[in-house]
Amino acid sequence: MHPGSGMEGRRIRRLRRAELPLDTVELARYLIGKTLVHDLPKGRISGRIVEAEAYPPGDSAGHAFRGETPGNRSLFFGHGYAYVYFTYGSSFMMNVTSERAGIGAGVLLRAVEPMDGIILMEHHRGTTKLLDLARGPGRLAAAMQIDKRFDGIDLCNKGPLWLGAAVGTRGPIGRSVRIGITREVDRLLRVYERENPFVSGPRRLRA
DNA sequence: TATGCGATATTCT
DNA sequence: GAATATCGCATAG
Repeated sequence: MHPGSGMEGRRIRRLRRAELPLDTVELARYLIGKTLVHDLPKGRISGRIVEAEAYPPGDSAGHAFRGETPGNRSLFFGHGYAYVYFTYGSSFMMNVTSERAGIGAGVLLRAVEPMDGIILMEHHRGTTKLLDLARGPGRLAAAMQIDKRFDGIDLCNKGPLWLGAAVGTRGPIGRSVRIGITREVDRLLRVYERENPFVSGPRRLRA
């Protein structure tokens, strides 16, 4: 399932909120193989979600752990909203929120396999290396033109940024520890499509 | 392929 | 003032 193999240009159905699992871990798994779509004036950008991480309620590695603050409030909106934040002085990261309203939790989108708008992604990223366009959470956000403006938006309502149904067939899902965190490092809360070259991380975390 | 390093800005302490 | 859910480049093996 790679760009150029017929995935681009297809009609994509919007996911309804009722289709999204409330549970954070279930949602992370559910999102693998689904699509993330951003409709821009210049055209559509879309990618197939191939890697994600769950940050469930009570997880000390999660941004909601210390309670609600102005910076993390959208994590508490309920499921199906975007939580976007800026880190390391260079990267935006996008989460799909989970659980019911008032509970802070979400799923970090770590990589997508580019489908539509590859030319636009190349411009946004400043590279034409297909494999690196949206491999890693910061690159994903840059490629899809996702920034702080999208923090808190509803991904299940009419709007330019939304979640779409699966396109094509999904391969087997692998599970591993999460990347780049310092707390709760042993929990197997990262999920990915196995052997997909658009998944980030070292080889052993892609097999 | 793997490991190491600096850059950078927002947020919370 | 410290920490950070990263990236890109450098160098070594």
